[in-house]
Amino acid sequence: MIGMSQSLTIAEVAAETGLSAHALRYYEKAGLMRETPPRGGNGHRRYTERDLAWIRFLTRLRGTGMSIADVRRYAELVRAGESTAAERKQILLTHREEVAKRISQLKDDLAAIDYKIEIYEKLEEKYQL
Amino acid sequence: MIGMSQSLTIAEVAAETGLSAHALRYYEKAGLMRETPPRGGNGHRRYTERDLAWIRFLTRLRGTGMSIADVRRYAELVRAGESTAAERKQILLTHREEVAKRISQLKDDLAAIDYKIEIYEKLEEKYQL
DNA sequence: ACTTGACTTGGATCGCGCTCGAAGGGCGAC
DNA sequence: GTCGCCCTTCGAGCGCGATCCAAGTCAAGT
Repeated sequence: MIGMSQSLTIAEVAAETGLSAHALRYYEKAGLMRETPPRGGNGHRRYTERDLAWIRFLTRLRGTGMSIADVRRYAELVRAGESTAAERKQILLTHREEVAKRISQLKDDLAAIDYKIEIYEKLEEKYQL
Repeated sequence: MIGMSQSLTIAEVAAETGLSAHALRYYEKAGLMRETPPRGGNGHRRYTERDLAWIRFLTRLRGTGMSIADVRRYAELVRAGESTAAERKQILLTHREEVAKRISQLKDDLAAIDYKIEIYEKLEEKYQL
């Protein structure tokens, strides 16, 4: 089916996003899409650029540790329309803080790992040089 | 049993590390300990400060995404003695790079989330003020 | 007409990392 | 002694997030 100017196949979206076609169907079934991509005459999904942008954003939410359930909640609010904007913003603010904490924890862990590595380096100096 | 000067019960270690007693037993069975903590006369585990330090470090490895299997591998090398120091260092170096990548990806994701939040803020300015 | 290949749906299965429960031992307090 | 509590081992069960069938449809190519 290829492209069709302004609509993408599931394989194309998979290639663009790095998700598997399986995962894309799974996400759709799980209610993570802004809206269900319409099907072409052959019953195949037709994704728009808008869908693609949404999938990229939800991939960031997932990648930063937001659960499927929480992404679904956010998607539901998007579907419910503009009146939910404040709640959506709040979800992002809360999540933002969690991500910031995660980053600072990881930095701390990284420092501890680096410290261990240094110990190994000192050990080498002592015995190998 | 409490403390016993220089040996800790599983409950004490759990409290110190934030892991559950169940998880500590599970880690031990999975081969993640440097060495199996000896049992007291009553059959209870007796952890040393050294064990505690190791558990804190393995918690960092786990927390930064190293799999149980990979931590086990590292622990096996520790058990195997000094001759494995180079390989252990290499494991840490490799892991260190993954963690650094993870941090930079998270920062990027955080920026994207912040951008979305800004959009919500601009929306508020436009309609609520 | 037939094969190839990408897609569809629905449900089963998997891997990981615990978490929990059952059944029992040992010990101090009452 | 028996209650309560913390511990033991062993094995089953769970939550999450996919991933992987199975059976079928449709379209294009030879």
